[in-house]
Amino acid sequence: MDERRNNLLKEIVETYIKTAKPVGSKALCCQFDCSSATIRNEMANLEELGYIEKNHISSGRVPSEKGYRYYVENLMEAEKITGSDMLKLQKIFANHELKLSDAITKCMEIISDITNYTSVVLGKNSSDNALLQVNIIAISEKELVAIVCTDKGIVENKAFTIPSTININEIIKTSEIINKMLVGTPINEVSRRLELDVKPIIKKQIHQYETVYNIFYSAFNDFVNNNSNIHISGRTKLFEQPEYNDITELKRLANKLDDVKFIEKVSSKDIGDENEIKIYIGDESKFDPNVTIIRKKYHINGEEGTIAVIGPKRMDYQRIVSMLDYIDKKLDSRKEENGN
Amino acid sequence: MDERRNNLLKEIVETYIKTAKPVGSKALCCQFDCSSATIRNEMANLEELGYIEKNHISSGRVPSEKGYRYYVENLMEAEKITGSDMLKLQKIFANHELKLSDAITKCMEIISDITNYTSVVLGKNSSDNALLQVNIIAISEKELVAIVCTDKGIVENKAFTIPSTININEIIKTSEIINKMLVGTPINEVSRRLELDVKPIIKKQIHQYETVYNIFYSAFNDFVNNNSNIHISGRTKLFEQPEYNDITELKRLANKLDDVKFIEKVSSKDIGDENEIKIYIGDESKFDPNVTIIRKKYHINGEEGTIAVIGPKRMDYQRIVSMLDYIDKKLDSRKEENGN
DNA sequence: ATTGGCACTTGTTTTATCTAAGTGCTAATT
DNA sequence: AATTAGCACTTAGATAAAACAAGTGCCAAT
Repeated sequence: MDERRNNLLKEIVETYIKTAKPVGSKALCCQFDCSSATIRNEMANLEELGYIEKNHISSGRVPSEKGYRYYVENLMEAEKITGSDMLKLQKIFANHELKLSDAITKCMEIISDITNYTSVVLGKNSSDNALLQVNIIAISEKELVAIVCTDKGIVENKAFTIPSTININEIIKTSEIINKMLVGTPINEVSRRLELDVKPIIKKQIHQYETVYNIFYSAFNDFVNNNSNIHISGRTKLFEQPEYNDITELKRLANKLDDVKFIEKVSSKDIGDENEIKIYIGDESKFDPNVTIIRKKYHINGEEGTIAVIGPKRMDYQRIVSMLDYIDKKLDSRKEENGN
Repeated sequence: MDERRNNLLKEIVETYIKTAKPVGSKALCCQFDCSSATIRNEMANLEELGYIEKNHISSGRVPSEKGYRYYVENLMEAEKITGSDMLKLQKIFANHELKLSDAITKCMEIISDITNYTSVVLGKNSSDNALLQVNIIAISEKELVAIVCTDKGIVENKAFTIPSTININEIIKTSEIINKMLVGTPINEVSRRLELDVKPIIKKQIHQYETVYNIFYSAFNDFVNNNSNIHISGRTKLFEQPEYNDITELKRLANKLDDVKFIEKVSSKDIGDENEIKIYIGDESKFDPNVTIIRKKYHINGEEGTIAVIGPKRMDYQRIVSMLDYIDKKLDSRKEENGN
């Protein structure tokens, strides 16, 4: 891949991103100071290498997945955020009243708004939350609510109906034992320690300790499983993209976008320790062969999560990557200010 | 409107509901034991009266909004639920493990599934919830969580950052005063009594009582405003209806269905004390001129809300009305069993 | 290595033609 | 007075042919 070929591929990808129409040789020759025939020759080479494709024998060229991949890894200039994009995001972070998690959501709404892609914020209670307190509130003789609160201020509650053979005071007593023994325990270890440390204790003191134990076990379990909140913005924005002028395609995508669990899954899947922006093109997205998902992990106090943008494969990679990057930097600087 | 005319209109509406195609005179004459010309004459009358319309000069007839209205008020047989529909709903209520509010959600999912309409469950904390307890949990010196719990077991929480000039103990003290004075107060009156009864008391005992007051005021306010949860099932099911083979129409509707706040609004709007099933056809829906919304209020312990079905104007009124009716009856009988 | 030229493909748009479904009206019939 | 058969007429939709636009590959010349 010599320089001209790189430039040509870059130009093809970016033109296609902008216009959504297959790119022909004539449109490019003026920018490369050569004839359309020369471009055609080079294009034939790029096609042979698998970076671009034709829709039919006499059509212009469209980037292949391999072409997009090569583009995002070697050709695009990611750090280039435009002034107006920056301004819009800046405005959100400028408002110091706003909680960071709300700022993120607002940012992603903005991104969806100005780009016509769909954006996702998937927040998860971080595993570095520790148990602060569990409260039992009696609603009636047979109903109670268990409230679990962590040191980061995350609260979840669950209602129970208890069998009449159990005295509610025993449950309250158990909650006190738990509060004494397990405060400070990382929230995802609570279940285990409940079994290993607490169960033997209450066995001696509590009648029907199995049932009582199960109530708490299930409350904590719920906390750990129920710990994600998801915001999807601009689901229908995506339909404005020209690829969705086809009604079958549109319905297919609408269906997938309607499935929150599925979006949650693809937004969190395969997230390891990686901290960079990840780009999943087409099939790699595990969501739909015709979309690209760009994703970034974030970390704020008590919450870790991902932000993601879902767009057509022909999405504006440079713009999205640079905006996510910018958000990340802003988060960092705000965290420093707050001293966490 | 003599009987034959009624029957004819009924037949036209029901055929159109089934086929989505304009109804012609030939298709009907066999069922009415007369010639197509006779039907045509009657149709001309029905059109003159405004119950049916033509798409173009030589097309078959389609019910007008007035026609649908007349149909649902005078012609359809609402009590007729089909065996298989009943069975599917019955199955849900048969499971006595299921909380009533979850049963409702499941029912509406089923309805959406089997009819290809969109369904909505809008639950609201009922105004007959009363304050049971407010708890303050300190996260750090400057952060706290206020937890509000009602006698029906509904719990909401809100986090605050407090100015360093305020001692957290004063807040806890205030919460104790509130618990003493306001337990049992209907939740939507708490704000008022906080102002009238509690404020004068804490004025004497609490330093900077204004700020402290505001914390509680805002927590209760949040509870009252934040008190709805909405489930929308089968948003994209609706797109399977033939009216949405048109891409512009489809996008327009998709946009509206994406706006949860808007759906919430139309689901609760104009709800007075009425307890019957309400049908809003076309513009009456306040949602979209091309849909019908069928809606019913429900009441279960601690929660009042509405269930609604959104479909094309050409929706199967009889089927939906009878299913909502059935759900209502089942709710009643379950409530009796539980003795509320 | 680059270029101009040209035959060839394919998708898209336009136009014309044909068909199916259904209506309104008139005159005849019951 | 209500019903009916018959027929001219209208419109949407489907099918086919023609015209057009965009672009390619390849060859021979530069």
